[in-house]
Amino acid sequence: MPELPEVETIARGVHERVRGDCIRQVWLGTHAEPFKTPPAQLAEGLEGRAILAVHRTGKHIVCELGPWGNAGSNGKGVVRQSQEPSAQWIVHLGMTGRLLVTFPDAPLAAHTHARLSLASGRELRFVDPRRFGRLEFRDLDRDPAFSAPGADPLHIESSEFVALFRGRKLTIKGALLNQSLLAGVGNIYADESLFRAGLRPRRMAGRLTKAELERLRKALLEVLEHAIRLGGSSVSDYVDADGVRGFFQLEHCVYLRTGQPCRRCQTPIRRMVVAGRGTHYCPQCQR
DNA sequence: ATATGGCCCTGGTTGC
DNA sequence: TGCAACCAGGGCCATA
Repeated sequence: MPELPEVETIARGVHERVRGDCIRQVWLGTHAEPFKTPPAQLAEGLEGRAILAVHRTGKHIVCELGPWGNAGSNGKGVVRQSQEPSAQWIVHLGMTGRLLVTFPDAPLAAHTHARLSLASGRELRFVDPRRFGRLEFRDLDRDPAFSAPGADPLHIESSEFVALFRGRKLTIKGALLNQSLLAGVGNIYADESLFRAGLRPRRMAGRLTKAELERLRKALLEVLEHAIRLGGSSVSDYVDADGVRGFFQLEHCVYLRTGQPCRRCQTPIRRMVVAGRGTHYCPQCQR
């Protein structure tokens, strides 16, 4: 499932490949997933826009789009990059979503819901078998720019991190997964950061000491940065914008390692359900 | 206000 | 061996 490191990897890849390109034509399948934006409005909004930049916010990919109508184009669809965005295309990959940069004659994957043909001759494709992904269009003349409700775990400061969990009557695992507290942490990195911090997933968030929370913040930061360096975790069918798998799944200490020996103490990894999610931990290392 | 559980989906796994 | 039932899981929404 794409979480912060996977979404960051995809956003960077898409940014490098399509920045300055222009959206010529939009095709949406019968299952085009509207995330507040109906398909017709989505297609109309995207067509003719320049792609100024692509970046990540939480688990969302945000495409900053230039003014409608090729303004600033040099005729090859290449656009000046200093323009202020006039619109945004927001992509959430859900569980199984992919955002791919391909050539038009590349084989069409099953469950391709959107194809954006670009002025450069390439295509941006949104593929999502399970259809938990969402696409949204925002016209910045009318709509507010997209922002995540939660803090970014890569940049949050120590005191701010500690304050997030104060008085919370839910498990630390549940708190980590709550996107309105921290934006971008999903099941893999919740489990992996709790292992690295030595904390049981069922501990109550509001009862953790300052020192424990500081350990957790550092563990989370380290695990996310490490995963980004390795191109994310490919556990189900995650691939980057070029269709290439990540390598961080090889570094997992607990996630999907039920019954296997802990890398630190050899105790078999256990699985339980916390906050409605499969949760993996070492009964020896995590207290 | 805050926390919990059901729901949406399909593909992979499990069980007979 | 083949098929069907089961289940994962992010975010949204209704409910407590």
